[in-house]
Amino acid sequence: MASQDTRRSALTISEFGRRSGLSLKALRLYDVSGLLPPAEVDPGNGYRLYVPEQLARARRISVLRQLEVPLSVIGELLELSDEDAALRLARWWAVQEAALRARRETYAHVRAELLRTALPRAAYEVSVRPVPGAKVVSVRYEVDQQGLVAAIRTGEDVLRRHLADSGAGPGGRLWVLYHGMVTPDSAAPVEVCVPFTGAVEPAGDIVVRLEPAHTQVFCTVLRDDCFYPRIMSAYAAVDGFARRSGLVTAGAGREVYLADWDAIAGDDPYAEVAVPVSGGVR
Amino acid sequence: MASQDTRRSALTISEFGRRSGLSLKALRLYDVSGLLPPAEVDPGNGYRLYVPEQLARARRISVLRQLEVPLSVIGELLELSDEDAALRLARWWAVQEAALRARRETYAHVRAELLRTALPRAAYEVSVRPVPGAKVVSVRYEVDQQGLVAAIRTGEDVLRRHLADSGAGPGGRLWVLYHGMVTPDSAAPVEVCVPFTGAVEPAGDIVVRLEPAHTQVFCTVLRDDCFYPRIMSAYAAVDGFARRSGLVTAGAGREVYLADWDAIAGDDPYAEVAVPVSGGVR
DNA sequence: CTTTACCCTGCCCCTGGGGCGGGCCCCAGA
DNA sequence: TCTGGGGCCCGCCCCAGGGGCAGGGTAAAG
Repeated sequence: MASQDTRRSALTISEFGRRSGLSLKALRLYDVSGLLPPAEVDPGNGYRLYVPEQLARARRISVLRQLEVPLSVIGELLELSDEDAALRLARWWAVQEAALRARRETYAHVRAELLRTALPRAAYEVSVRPVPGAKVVSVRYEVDQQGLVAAIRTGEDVLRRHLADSGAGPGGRLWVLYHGMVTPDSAAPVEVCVPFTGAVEPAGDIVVRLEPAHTQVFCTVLRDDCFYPRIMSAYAAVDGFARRSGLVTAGAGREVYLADWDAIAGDDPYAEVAVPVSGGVR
Repeated sequence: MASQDTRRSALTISEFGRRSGLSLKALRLYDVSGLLPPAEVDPGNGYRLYVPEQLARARRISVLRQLEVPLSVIGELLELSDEDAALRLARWWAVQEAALRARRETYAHVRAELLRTALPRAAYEVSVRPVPGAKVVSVRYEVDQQGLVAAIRTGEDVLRRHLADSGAGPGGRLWVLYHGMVTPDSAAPVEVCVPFTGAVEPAGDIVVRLEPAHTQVFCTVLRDDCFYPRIMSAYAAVDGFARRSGLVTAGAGREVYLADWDAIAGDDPYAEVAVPVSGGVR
């Protein structure tokens, strides 16, 4: 009966494709992936046969693909009630919109850089300074842009607590070593460092080590300029200055935090971007 | 000299990757694709050696990849002066923004459909009517959403001119047969049809044929609702109506244009969406 | 001198299909 | 009843932009 009914109003794959807006290739793919199997497959010749009742699902898939929703998510959505699907889709969409905002920001930055207009606060003032050696405690995290602030806060908390517990004295401001580039979609190891005086034992993930004395090239950046991609300009400025001065950068870039994020405005100085340099004859 | 200099300040691939934000895999890919070949390749061991001067290019590539600019476009951009690159990039970006706007529109539609809220003018009023046979002249085009309006205008122009030249009489309103689904990024054949009375010879792409008498299910759509994806609701309504009435849709969907696009407002009736049906016992 | 950390190439994997080739299959016309 | 054309099957290779792993060579530090 069902089979008879099926056969009576069956649509060939190309007919079904025309009516649903899906290509034959796509329909075959959705069949093998289980997303939209045909109502029946002729056992003799393997022809896929669809029924008009499947058009709604097919059209929904088509329109979701127009949104560039991945097939895996579409699969989930189709299992949910309409209300739940709307919620799930809204979540997915919010992520896309957020990613887009990030890209828009990046675009504005690239454009400004290409046109050399309004680079944040025109040019950075880059200087050189000697930095004495210091004992530091540090922890390392592997984070991307999203997790960065949280990681730094956690790290500072953990380290300061450990120093307090160990009875060590304060040794200066916190800094973060960037052992790789942290961008919205690539994680990198970062090392949160707090200098101290006195004696401290390592514990758990906390490392105690000597930060050697060195010379560093640095500049100050504003709060709103200290994330990728804007921070790139600062590193580029520092790098350029070093090269022009005949210095060779040596070691991971770092940011020394001068202020509390929440306590300052977007155009207040927030951090120093510094890169160690070695030797270099002028 | 250059080689000496190169060797002195050479960066290994991983060092270069760390400083530029590019993965090793990406760097190797950009090497073989010629986008960013290393300054030198050690002939003995094949090691890629980069120099700090390449960091600027690498970072630019990195940030453009964050924007999801394709490598081919990045290649073009890097060959241009900064001003030209900014223009080229702006063009590319505008396309992305346009695509995004289209997707946003589609999303709103899907969301509304899922939540069954505010479907354009609530429900469509679907009816059935007999349509007498008619002689028509027609032309076919293969177009996507972008080219659709232009194709219809061109088609109407060509056909009406031909009818006028042939001394044929007017036979009614223009309609367009959609032999497939026209979306922003999938083209489909559409057939612009103008009915006439009298005798007309085919010419060039212009076909003269008989549109057979049939029964069609149709509804009226507003001007702003007659593009993908909103038009899908109308087809769904018509389809649903046909199925509920025990009718079987037979043939390509069509839109009969009632008004001039430029002469009416967004919420004026603009077209009838019609699908031929056959037989069907209630 | 050994270990470890790098580096190389080459291969298969992912998504969401496009395109092609070889081979059935179905239907319509002669 | 045969034949041709178009529809359909599957399988293979291709795209971007890499990720991940295997297998093997190497450079530098302890």
